[in-house]
Amino acid sequence: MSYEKVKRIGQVEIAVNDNVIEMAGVRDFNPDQIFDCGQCFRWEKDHKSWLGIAGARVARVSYDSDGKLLRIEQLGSNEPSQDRLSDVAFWWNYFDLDRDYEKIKAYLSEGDPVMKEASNFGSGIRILRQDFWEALISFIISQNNNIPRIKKCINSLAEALGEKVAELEDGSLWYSLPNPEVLARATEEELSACKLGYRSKYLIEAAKQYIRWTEERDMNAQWYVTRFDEASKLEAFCGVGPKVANCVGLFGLGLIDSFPIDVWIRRIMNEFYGIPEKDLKGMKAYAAEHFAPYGGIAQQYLFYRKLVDKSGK
DNA sequence: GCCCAGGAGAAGG
DNA sequence: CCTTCTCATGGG
Repeated sequence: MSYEKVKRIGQVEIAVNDNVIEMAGVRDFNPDQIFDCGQCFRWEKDHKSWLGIAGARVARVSYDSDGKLLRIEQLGSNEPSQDRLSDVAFWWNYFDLDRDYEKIKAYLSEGDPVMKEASNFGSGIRILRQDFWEALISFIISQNNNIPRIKKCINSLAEALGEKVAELEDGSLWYSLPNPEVLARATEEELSACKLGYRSKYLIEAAKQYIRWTEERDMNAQWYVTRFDEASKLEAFCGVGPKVANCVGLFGLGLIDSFPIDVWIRRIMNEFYGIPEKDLKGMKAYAAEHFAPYGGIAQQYLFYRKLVDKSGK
């Protein structure tokens, strides 16, 4: 098995062989925590690795903590890019490998034993840099919904309106999420099979807004980066309120100080920091004062801590 | 059968 | 500005 050494970035050595990318020396990385902390909905554990899809890329991801070796195998008939470096660049960005989480954990933990415990517990969490549009529709679907059902909704939406991007050896088919044009033209009847409930019309309207605003920006490929330079501006989308806006900002725009407050964070902040559960402004202020500029990362440590607690262990 | 879920929009105070 | 009601679906 000959791996072609591609490059070295900081402490990370990157090698590529056909569909497999190996990155040695990746720190602060735990796939179980990354994929199971509620930030993404299209990755499932399969034996000791994780199988999932981001954009049109289906992949199997595993990590060996002894060698700090991250292994990414791109799967399916979607031929890997001719330029291997673009695949490397995609995953490097997706897993937020430029960010020094060790430094951030130390910063957040200083003088905060709760955060120290939580960030140690979820020390391998990373904020995935997801596609903006995918994050937008995923978290519109997430509202007033539970994680297992969110996953079902998103997968059935992909099967119904997305494009087939891969067929694996076991015969399983993988579909991308529908793009804005397809979703904008869909009807609520078409979406009824996806069991999205009242969220169907939010998605369709949000897709129309996305297209309208894209055209206003003269088709600039990433117009949204400048338009939504803070999470609250995302509330202009139909179906996006304060909580979803912060999730989309955090996971889809890299607005790392976004602090999504959902029912669990309300309970956590009450339990750990003594803030009344209904005092959302107080929680927002507390996060701004103590967690900035890494509110979103702090939030994930707290959320994951509670999530594991809850699932009974 | 019941309560709830990574809430938001609309209506009413 | 804030509070309350409604929304569709199914996981636990």
